[in-house]
Amino acid sequence: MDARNNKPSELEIFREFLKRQGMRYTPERETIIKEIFSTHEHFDVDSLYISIRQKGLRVSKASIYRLIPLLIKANLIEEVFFENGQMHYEHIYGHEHHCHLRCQECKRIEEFSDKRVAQIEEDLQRRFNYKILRHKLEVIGLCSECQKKSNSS
Amino acid sequence: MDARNNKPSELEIFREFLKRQGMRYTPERETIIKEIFSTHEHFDVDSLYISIRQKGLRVSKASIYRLIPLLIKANLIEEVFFENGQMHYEHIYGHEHHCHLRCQECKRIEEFSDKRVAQIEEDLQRRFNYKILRHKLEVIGLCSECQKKSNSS
DNA sequence: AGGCTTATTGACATTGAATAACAATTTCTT
DNA sequence: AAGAAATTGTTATTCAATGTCAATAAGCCT
Repeated sequence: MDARNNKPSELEIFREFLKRQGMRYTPERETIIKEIFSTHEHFDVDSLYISIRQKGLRVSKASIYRLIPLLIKANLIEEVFFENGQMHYEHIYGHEHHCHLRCQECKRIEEFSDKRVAQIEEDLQRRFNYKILRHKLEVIGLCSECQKKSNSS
Repeated sequence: MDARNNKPSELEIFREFLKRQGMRYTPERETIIKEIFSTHEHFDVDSLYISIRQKGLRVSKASIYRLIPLLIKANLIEEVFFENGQMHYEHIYGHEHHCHLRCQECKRIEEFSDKRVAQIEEDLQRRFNYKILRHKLEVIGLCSECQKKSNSS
């Protein structure tokens, strides 16, 4: 448990998850998870693999690819967007949910949250009789710098 | 021009677009566009290719892959989601913008629109000084049938 | 603690969507 | 009608993601 707020760590959550599924806790899985949760950055398989290698650690890409669906099932990470032929992920456990405002030109990303989305979810729940699990709101636009560039050209 | 509402057709829009870009209008492009806009369904490259062939027409997949970015640039279609290793698209011109509520289990899709998203966009525009171009709101949940199934198991 | 079952690993091969290369063809301007 | 240049289909290529499989190791049971 985390001493400050009594909230179990990602690793603890995941070990619990593995036990429930009759799966095993391995050093490789630990390495990958620790790397993922060491920052609050988005990641893709390739960048994750590289940063693990740069720390002098060693896991195969196959193990990363095999772990990702488990982390998603355990509600620790989620897909955020698909770009340049690769899926990108971010971790969600322990972080406020947020949406993404992305610049179409320079690819920069701003994070935001808005409680109106939760209201929309409630309405959908009633209207369609769904059990809402999550949402993904992606707003695409031009940042102020890229607006200037396109105006001057 | 469409006789009823005076609105140019997708083909006209696209020919205009091609001319602006110094590009050429070809029978292959016409075939693909007509097929895309003959229904209001979502599509992916493979299903599109098949339905064109089923009509006895013939274009290469390469031409489809080459056309899609142009249609996106011309604001006629957009990516909706990536699933099963394939990008899925829908056409947007001449249709009210809508968002998607998707069942995680059975993959069924409900379409909805909510004006609160436009309000969120306005706020983002001001707050981040972005020029907002579009958004993609995907809500994922369990439809009523799939809820029943998961309860009984 | 040691043994046994079976999940997991890494290496390698494979799949398949998407892109690139290129010669043959076709559009479109003049 | 001719010529420059874009587009086509074919073929080859890329590369993310998945499958295969023998070797290894986790974790339960006694």
